[in-house]
Amino acid sequence: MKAAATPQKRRKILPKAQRRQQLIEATIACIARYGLASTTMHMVTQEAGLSVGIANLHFKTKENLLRETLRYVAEEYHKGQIDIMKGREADNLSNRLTALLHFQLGRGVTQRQKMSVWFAYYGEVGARPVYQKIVSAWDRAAARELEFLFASVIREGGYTDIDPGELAIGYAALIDGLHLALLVTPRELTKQNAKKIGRDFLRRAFPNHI
Amino acid sequence: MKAAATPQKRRKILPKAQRRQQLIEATIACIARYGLASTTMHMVTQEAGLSVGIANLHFKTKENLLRETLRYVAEEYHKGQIDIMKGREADNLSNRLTALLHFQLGRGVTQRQKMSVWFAYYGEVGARPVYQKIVSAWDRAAARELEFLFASVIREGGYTDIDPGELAIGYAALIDGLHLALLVTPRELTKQNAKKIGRDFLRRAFPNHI
DNA sequence: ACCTAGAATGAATGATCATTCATTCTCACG
DNA sequence: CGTGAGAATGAATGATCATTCATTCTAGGT
Repeated sequence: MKAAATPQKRRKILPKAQRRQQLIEATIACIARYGLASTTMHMVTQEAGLSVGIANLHFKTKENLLRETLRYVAEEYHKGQIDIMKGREADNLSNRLTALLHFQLGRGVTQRQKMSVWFAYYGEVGARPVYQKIVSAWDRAAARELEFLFASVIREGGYTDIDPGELAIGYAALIDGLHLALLVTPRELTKQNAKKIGRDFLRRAFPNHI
Repeated sequence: MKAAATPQKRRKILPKAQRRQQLIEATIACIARYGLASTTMHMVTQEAGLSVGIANLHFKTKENLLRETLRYVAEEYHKGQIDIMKGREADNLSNRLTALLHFQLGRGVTQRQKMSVWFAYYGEVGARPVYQKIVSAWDRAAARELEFLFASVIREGGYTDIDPGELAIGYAALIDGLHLALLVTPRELTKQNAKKIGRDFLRRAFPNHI
């Protein structure tokens, strides 16, 4: 007689890369839901619908899994930005600025889940040099690209008295701060409003472009 | 024969309020050094030079201690800001804006230790509604005060086309973002530079005041 | 000087969790 | 089909940690 209750899930074998990806995504979901501190290997593997041992098979340790997850999230966000900034789709600089803003404050990035994970890692950066290295490497790359974009805008608009590097740091800080506000005080700030605030920042710096 | 090695620390009895304070400060130090995730009760009580049991005596649970510590840090930061904003020392609005900026990016607040703790809690906000409530209550109070200050500046300067509420959210986000940058990529940003960037933001909004 | 309320201690307890590895199961290939 | 390389499992292990509480110590009151 067969057991009626449980449909007897069949074991599936998949290539390494696919399992790693699956585990990283489960980790993201767990960190968003339970926080970095209380996410356990059991939760992650269960979220992925797999057994506990699998995590150790593909990532040696938990620390490793967390590191790779941060790498994944950081890459996703910063690569998206960089692609837009050097993208050839919008040769018009104004459009490129607008596209960047919409990406940074748009649906994909401002999902509660993504922002939770992002800040969960930021919170540990003070104590874990490894996380700092991963994040700051990507940050630097994005900052360089943004500075270059701003320099082009300044040249085209003939703006004086603006240092592109400083403005880039300011703009990046503003966007990070808006993400934080969307996460911590969503009641006080809609995504619409956040976009308007970002746009106003750009308008005050580049009045001829925005 | 007395033990020669250990100087036999004498047990000291102090009023409750003082011990609570001492434990909260030890918690801050531990979070900054080891992160929120790996701070243990043992570390905290050792940092305070006391025994493990003491934490349970003054705060029922670890969760409680962490909550009270967040309350303490949030109050320290936001009260400092609010005092300056409604302060009567600088009746001149320009000076008040400058004083605010110097507090927000000055020695006291931008200590690595303070910023680490701050963001450690932000990182858990997505998963712990309690933290969100504590932080957002203070955030709202500070935001109201900042909006009021900006409204005064706008009236005095006769600036048009500026919504004080939106500008306040933008400025607060910029400051948060600069703190994050100081924590994560200190190599790329000095405190001097951060202040200049904050000042530039205010100057573009209020050119007659800054 | 003595006494006692209650502050402080820290060994013991039990719960949680990362990691291990003997075993089971899959499927690509012959 | 049959088989073995290696992917997947999950019970067992040992480490870590929050919490407890019987005991010790302190200091203010008498």
